[in-house]
Amino acid sequence: MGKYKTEEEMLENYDIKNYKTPDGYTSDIAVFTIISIEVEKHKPPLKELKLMLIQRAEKDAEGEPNVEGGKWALPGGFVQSDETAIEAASRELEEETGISGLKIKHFGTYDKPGRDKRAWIISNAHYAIVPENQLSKRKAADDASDVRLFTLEEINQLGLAFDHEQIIKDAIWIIKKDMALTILAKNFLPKEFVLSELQGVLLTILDEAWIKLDSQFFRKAPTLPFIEKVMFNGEFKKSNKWSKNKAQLYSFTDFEPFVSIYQANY
Amino acid sequence: MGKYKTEEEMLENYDIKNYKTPDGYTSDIAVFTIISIEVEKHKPPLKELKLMLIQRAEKDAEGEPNVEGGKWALPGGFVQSDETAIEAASRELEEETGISGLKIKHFGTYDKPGRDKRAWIISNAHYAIVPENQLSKRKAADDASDVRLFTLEEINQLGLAFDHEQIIKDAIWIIKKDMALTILAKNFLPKEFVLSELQGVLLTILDEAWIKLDSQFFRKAPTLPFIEKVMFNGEFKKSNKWSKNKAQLYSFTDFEPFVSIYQANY
DNA sequence: ATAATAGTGTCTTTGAGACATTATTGT
DNA sequence: ACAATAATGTCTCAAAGACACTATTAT
Repeated sequence: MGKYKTEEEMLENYDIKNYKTPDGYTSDIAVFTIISIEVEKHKPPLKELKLMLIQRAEKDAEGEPNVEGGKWALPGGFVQSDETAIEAASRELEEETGISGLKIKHFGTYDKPGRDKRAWIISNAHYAIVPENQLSKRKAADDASDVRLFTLEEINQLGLAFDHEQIIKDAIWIIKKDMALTILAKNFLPKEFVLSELQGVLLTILDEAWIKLDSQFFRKAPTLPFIEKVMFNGEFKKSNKWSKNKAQLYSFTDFEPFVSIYQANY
Repeated sequence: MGKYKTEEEMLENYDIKNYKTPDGYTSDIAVFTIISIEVEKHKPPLKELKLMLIQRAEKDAEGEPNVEGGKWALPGGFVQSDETAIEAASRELEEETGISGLKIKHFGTYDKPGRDKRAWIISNAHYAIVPENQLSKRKAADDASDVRLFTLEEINQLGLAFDHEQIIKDAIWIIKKDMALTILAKNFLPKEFVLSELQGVLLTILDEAWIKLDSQFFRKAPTLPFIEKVMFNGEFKKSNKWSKNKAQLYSFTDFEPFVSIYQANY
């Protein structure tokens, strides 16, 4: 195999008309949030990770039975020719929830032939993090709506449309990884938070012994290089939102952590 | 904004004909390899990271001037309707280099409007790692070819086609991250390797003081949970490929490291 | 005063970092 | 014997892990 084969291939690439093109280019978004359930005044709340899904209509605009109708699915839609997939995700998310300015991250492309029975449709998958309770105020209270928040256990029972079960599985794995390796937790928390809030967010997604053990977590956390104590009028700013004893407020810094398996502790 | 908007959007999604579709769906591959330059017998070689590029033809099949003709670019091509982008990458890589069975990883989608002057063309970017010298034997020796290996410094001078400069920048960042967080080094190394080879591979991509310092690296490396000493006939298998003193051979295990910024050393 | 959360003191153990030393072997 | 790479010994210091203890404050 030599030069000729290569050139031939390159030349093929130039003649667009030779190729079948996709029938659609779409953008799906897995919207995660953490719901706090306040058990009692001055007690840390129970926290739970939830994912937003929409229910597909049974019939389409012409009254015909709809593909995957009635099933729950990730929100999303077609990418327009003047925008990127991530812009489409942002636009659709705002249309859907009214929330803008969120961190949206692309994490995968789903283009397996046959994933959509109708046609050759390529989907880009994204995830977005909605700060605690912001989404629930808007949508989740409305139980009759076709938009709802589900726990990960509930999702396993649902029977989702298309390959969205796989996409969601991948999304959960990605946010686990990103929670461990980036300051993703920032997106789940208010600007100023106490250590027990950070601990709660981490425990909804990670399952590490030292995070659960208060004595270890409260010792180590203040030394993390990407959070700092909040000051106010030259004093340390504190809050008793979750306890009788006032707790130090922290905020994330701009420090970008970079870790390596070759120097890490196991 | 309520329920109606949502349903309307969903219904829109069902009627494919309403939407403009992409004019092309392509797959690009950044093929990395590490070239060892043997300086002397029984000396560790100099190692250098290289990337494979192809030179686009000046004229197309009809003899017309070619878009981005003459420029260097990532190998790639159109995805067929019966394959995924990653399958296309694998197929094109085999056509191009004759090498199959490589680890190919998708790392990004490039769909910014206008990235290709001709049409709305979406590209999925992948990287592949070719074990040391396998690629150079096949292609790099042929200096007259339109396929060549470049160092990262050389690439900065080239002036690449389309948005390939950005894609390559992203690819380099991704393999840095993957080198630090996964056992990517495995793909650059032979099945059995000595510690100085691992050290050399890491140093082509990472720049950490303790890896450079022999006393620290040779102390820590044997304790890494994802490599193990190679045994042969009940004895530790050794090699004197790179030194007069025989060195212990290691191989990667199946251990999947998972590290966290919350427990890491900084 | 109580109870619960927040946080510190202290001890042990582990590993990182630095530097010196030993081991091996083709030339 | 020499020189170069591979590997270990030893010391110091910092941080992890474990557990007890103190501090604060709404009730």
